[in-house]
Amino acid sequence: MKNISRRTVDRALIYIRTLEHLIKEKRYLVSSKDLALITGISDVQIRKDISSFGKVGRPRIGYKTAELNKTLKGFVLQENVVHVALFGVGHLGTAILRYPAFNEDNIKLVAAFEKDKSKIGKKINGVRVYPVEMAPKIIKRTHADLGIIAVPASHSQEVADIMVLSGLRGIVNFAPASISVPKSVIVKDIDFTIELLSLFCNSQR
Amino acid sequence: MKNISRRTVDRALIYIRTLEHLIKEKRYLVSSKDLALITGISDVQIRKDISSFGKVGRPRIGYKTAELNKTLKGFVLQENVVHVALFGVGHLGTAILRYPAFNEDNIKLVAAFEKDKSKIGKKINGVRVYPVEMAPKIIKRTHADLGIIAVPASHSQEVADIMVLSGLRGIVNFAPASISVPKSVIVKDIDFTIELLSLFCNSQR
DNA sequence: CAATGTGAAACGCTTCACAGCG
DNA sequence: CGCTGTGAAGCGTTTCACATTG
Repeated sequence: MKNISRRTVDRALIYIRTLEHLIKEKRYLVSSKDLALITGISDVQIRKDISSFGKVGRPRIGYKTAELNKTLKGFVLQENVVHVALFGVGHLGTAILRYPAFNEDNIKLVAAFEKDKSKIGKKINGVRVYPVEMAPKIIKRTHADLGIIAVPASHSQEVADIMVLSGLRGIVNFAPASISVPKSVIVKDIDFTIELLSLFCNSQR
Repeated sequence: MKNISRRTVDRALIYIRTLEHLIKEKRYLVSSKDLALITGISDVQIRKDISSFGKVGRPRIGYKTAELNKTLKGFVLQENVVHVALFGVGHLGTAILRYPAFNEDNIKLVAAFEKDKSKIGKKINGVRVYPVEMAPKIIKRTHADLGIIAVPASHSQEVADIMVLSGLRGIVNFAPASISVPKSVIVKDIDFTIELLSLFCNSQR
């Protein structure tokens, strides 16, 4: 029930994902050691994370999967559905629109934006594609919280500016270039090239 | 010239990406403060990172972009081309195969693997699609270093097992499920759902 | 005994403060 | 002065060691 760190929240999301899988398999109990084996996170770390949300485990027995899942979700997600706007409907953008896991998991793609006129007006997996100029209006109307940048690096900054202007509070940036935003907006960069090169460098020792 | 941490290597890759952009714009000099403004990383952090590769900057002047880029690349990449194998040629896998930035950046996709027979034998963006059973043979033949998991979570563990068996030393896992591998193999998880939820949780404070 | 829960120690990373240099 | 380079301090996170519990 203490101050919950960013890292703890991120791991909590992994616990939730794991627990939902275990619940589907009709598993009722799980120990921190079991979770450690599945997730690769240390058992002490897991107990420490979980205990920061309250005392829900029982010595000698472990945690009830459903109860623990409910507790964690209550703290980190609070039954919210996250509304997301996508910028860029190229190969990657389309793959994101068709990503199956979003449906179940508290995430709703509310709109997509594109420059290329041949794509505008279409619906992909139920999501309408709009011209970029309409972003501020549509984002406000749909109450989008977060945005995804899936446009080429050469246009990522101008898209980021529109996102900030539209009131989005967080950005996942798939473009291989840094973007500048006010520090009230959180950015998570995912550059496929850097992820691979990082892995390679770190596997070389 | 000291012990270079994992975090420093990751940031070095960002510096390299930024420097190559600056070099393309014919910029010859850059200060740590300039780089800080572009990347969002603090100027002290940047100087500390760079100095761990040697003294290449000049007080009052800054760093020569081309020289710094060469130094960083020399340490972290050593002119290697990273050979990557892709598992899963669905929407995401196809987007990865068509990802434009790989061509320039020391990364070569050497093979793709699929279960679905209708996709096998095709070439996408110059990369041949093979049946999964051929993975160990093809991976050895092509000297692949790393693998990407872009299959559904329900098959991610069996694919991971094949990757380990084939001798891959690092895995980027896009499936929304944890995988178990020997600790000699490094895993980088990228779960779109978790990235978005994490961003949302952390933007709520 | 086999599990959770937790203060304290250890560790790694970032920031501070400032020396050095042209 | 304006920049790099760096030892030391500060901070956050993980691990250790162990008390606690049914």
